[in-house]
Amino acid sequence: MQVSPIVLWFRQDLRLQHHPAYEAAKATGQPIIPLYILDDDSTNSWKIGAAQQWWLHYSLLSLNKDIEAQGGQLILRRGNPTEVFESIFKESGAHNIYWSRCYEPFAIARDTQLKKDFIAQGINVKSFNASLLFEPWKIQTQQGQPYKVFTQFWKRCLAQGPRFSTFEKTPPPQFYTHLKSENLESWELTPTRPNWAKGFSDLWQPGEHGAQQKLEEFMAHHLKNYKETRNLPDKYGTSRLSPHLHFGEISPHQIWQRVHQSSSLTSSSERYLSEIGWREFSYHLLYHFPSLPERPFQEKFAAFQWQHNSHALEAWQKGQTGYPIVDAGMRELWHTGWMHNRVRMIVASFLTKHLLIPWQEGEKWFWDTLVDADLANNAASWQWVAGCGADAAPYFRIFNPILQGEKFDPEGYYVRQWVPELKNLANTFIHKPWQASETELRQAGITLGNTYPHPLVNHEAARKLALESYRQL
DNA sequence: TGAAATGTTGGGGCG
DNA sequence: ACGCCCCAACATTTC
Repeated sequence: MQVSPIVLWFRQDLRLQHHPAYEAAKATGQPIIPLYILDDDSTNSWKIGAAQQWWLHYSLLSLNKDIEAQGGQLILRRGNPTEVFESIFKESGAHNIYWSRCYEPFAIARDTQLKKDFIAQGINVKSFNASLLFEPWKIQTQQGQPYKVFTQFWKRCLAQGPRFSTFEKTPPPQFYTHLKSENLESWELTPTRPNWAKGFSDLWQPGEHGAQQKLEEFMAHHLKNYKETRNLPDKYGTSRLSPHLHFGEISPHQIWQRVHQSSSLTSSSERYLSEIGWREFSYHLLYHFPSLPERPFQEKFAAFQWQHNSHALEAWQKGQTGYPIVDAGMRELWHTGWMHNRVRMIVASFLTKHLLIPWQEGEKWFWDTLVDADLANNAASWQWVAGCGADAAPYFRIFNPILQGEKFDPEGYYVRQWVPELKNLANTFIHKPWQASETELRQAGITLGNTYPHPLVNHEAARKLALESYRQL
C-alpha cells in the first residue's frame, strides 16, 4: 500500500530542533514533504521587508542544508498558497498538512480559510504552537478579558507556567523525494546593485546554528551582567536573538529552558526572561487587537495633530538629524539591519515627539530595514513609545537625546562608531556638537551644516511644541 | 523603560 | 555669634 506523505509547511519556524510539527510528522512514520512558500501577495501591506528578504534567503539555505543532512530536500515554491498546495497535492498525492501557528491577522485569516478549504477537500490539517510560551487566548484576566498591562500579564503567565512538549525519541525522518524545488537564487531575495546588505554577514548567521551560537555566546558572557549592560549600546549586552526568534530558528521555549538550566534565577536572568515576556505581551495584544499595526490602541490618539514632513522624515531615516545618538542609531540600523533597543526608544521618541511624525511612518521604516521586523513587536513597541499603546509610556515622557546619549554612551564610543565624522570631537560635546566652539569644531575637522548637520529641531522648542500638541488632544 | 520644574534642606560665606 | 543669602544636592511634583 502506498503511504500518503505529510506536507510540513514551514513559515516562521525555520528550524528542526524543538519543532512540534516536525516531531509529530516523524512520529507517524509517513514520508515528509518539507515545503516553503514564498507568497509575494501585493495586497498584503505587511509583506516581508527588504532586510528580512536577505535574512530569509540565508535561513532557507541553512534549513535546506539541515534537511539534506537527513536525506531530504526543502521544496521551494513561489505563489499563492492555495494554488501551490493544489499542485503539491496533485504531484504527490499528499492529504495531510502540518504547520506551526502564525499570529499575524492576515496569517490567521489565510490559515483559517485554507483549513476550511482543505477540510472540504478531505485534506487533514494539524497546527502546532512552535513560537509562543503562552497562546494569546489562554491568558486572561479574572474577568476573562485580555490583559492591557504588562506587569499583570507577565505575573499571570509566570503563575501559570509555560507548557513544554517533551520530544520523545522519534524515528529518523522519511522524506518524500519526488518533488521538484524552485531554485532559491531565482527568487532574488538578496540585494544586488547596490548591495546594501554587505555589512550584515559580519554580524549575523541566519539559521538554526547561528541562533544556537548567539544563545551560547549570550549565556557564556553576557547574561550575568544583563541587567546593567543591556542599556549600553556600545557594549555587547543583549542576546541579539530577535531575528532568530522572528523566523523561528529558535523558540522561546528553548531560551527559557536554557536560562533555567544554567543556574538559579538572578535579577539579570529574570530581567532577560521578562523581555521574552514583552514579546509574548505584544503577540497577546496583536491577537486581541488586530488593528494594532494600523491604528492607535488608545482611540483618543486618532485625533492627534501629527505633522507630515517628508524632509524631516528623510533626515531621520538617513541619520542626518544633527542629534548624534539618533543618527548613530539610524545608521546602525541601515548598516546592520538591527539597532540596540535603548537606541530604538530614543530614535522613536525623537520621530514621534521632536518631529511629531506619525508613529506609523517609523513602524514602516523599521519594517523594511530591520532583520528582526516582527509585526507584533514592531506595532506594540511603536505605540508604546508614541504614548498611544497599551501600558504605554505616557506621552509627556519625552526622551532628551542629549541626556540619553550622555547617560548610556558616556564615552561616545557608539556615536563615534556610527557617526565617524564626529570621531575627533571631545566627549564633552560628542552628544551636542552645536555647543562646541568654532575652534573645537575646526580642530575636530567638523563644519556644522557641511560635514555634519545642524540640529534638525531645537530640543527645548520641540519639547514644548510636543507637549502643547498633547495638551490640545 | 524621562525630563524639567518646583520645593526643601543644609553647609558655608559674609556682614 | 548670628541671621541672611546663595546654591548645590536631593526630593517631589508636573508635564
